[in-house]
Amino acid sequence: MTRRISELLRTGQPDELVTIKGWVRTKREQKGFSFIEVNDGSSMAGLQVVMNADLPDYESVVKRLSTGASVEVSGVLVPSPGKGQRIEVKADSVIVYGEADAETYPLQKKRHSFEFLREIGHLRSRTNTLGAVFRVRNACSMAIHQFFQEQGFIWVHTPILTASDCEGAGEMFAVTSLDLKKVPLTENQSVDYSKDFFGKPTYLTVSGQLEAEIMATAFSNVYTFGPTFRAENSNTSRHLAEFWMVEPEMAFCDLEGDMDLAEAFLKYIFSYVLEKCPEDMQFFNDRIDNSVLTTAENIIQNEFERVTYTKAVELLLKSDRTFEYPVEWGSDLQSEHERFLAEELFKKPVIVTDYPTQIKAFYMRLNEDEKTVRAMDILAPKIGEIIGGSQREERLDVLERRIQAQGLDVKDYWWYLDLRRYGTVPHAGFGLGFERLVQFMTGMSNIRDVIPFPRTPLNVEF
RNA sequence: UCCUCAGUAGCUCAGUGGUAGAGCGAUCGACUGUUAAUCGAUUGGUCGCAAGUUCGAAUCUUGCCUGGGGAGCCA
Repeated sequence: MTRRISELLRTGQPDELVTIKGWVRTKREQKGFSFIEVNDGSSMAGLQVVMNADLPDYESVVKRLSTGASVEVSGVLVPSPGKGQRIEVKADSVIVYGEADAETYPLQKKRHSFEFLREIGHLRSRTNTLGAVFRVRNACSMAIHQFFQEQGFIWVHTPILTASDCEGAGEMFAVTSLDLKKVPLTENQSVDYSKDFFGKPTYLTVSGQLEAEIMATAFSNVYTFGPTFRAENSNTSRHLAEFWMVEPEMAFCDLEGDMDLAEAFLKYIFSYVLEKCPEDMQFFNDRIDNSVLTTAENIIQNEFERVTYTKAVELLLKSDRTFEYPVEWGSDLQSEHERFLAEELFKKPVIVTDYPTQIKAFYMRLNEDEKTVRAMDILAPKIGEIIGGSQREERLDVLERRIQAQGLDVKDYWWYLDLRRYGTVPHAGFGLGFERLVQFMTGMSNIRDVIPFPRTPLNVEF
């Protein structure tokens, strides 16, 4: 039976007969015998295989082995006399499934830049770094589900196709089944969407929040975890056109409860990943960013800083730092302001609350002063905004007023307003950018390297 | 989308007007335990694309394409 290499490295004992399957990372030929290191993706470390010259067809098999080749190795586990590994496999048979011509295989036995690896998206997951990233990404996903499930949250599947185009969360991708070469037109020469699949303009979702609110008013506590799409022409190390978002929504909850949940949530995920992926996290600390482990400990052990927007503005004005963009109450915090707060002033995640009404969305609950809303952003060092959330406006009259004040039509929000009309409750939630979390966790500086197949302007190859 | 830097061998880069270079990789050989193996030799090019300036362009000019960093938008 085939064993996973991670499991053999942990618990394999001398004299066990084992079979492994995987891909050759390196081959080192000696006189009379050879070493190959085989990796099956289960762990950073591979298993060293020793091939003696008395193996059947030794010469021809060794010749076919090179970095990238796929193999099945059977043999006996033995204690390794060499340094660097506890055990190794003394091969009795080596079957080559597929060769990888060393002249053309792009992954060489050397370091590659992440820019180059993005050009070979179909092969880059076989590298140490991307392998570690995607194992950690998997662990993060499991941590998220486990955290919410333990607390009785229901995972709800919100739609990817949507007709709500009026949320202000960004540019949307249009979805249509119309023939773009022969678009049907109305009398006044605009697109006749009544002929389209859904009979009205349809888009890929930019957020599951409004639907999550629906489900929260039936199940109390729910969360979404799925893909989200933004057609912004953003070219940065923190933006994707297709990314995964986690959006919990809680009935009978205010902003304090929302912040408490967000903080407990992040602490839980960091603890979980440190426990499940210690080798990968050590690798990130050694090779990618030497603050990864102390950052993780910092998150787990310390209370997040909580300041109001008004207080944050005061602190920025009081600092002796000169900013490129001026700080003034009423305008949104710039990246440099957020970074100063999280990286220099507090040196840990900061929750900024109660932003000015005019710079936040209509659904956020209006404070007594009417100048601010019950919003919160969690700012992480190096990443910036990792979570954005709010207590939602549950008062029908106030919400209608806010929608109108933004120049939107209350008719478009009839079902959203119905939630306030029938059994309304105080409720709150937040959105977490999943890739930004993985970035934060691993220290990877470009968001395109923490998702297997990144979609950004002009990039959709793999 | 804006600002900025870059694009030269499979990869990472040097070369700033006069014969196209290095390291790594790969290939071949040596080596009785290697592990980024080591040592020796060999191999390697549409200098991003197009036009222009010049006796002569990788090098200077213009346009375009692609990538990095920063900004905006946001998660």
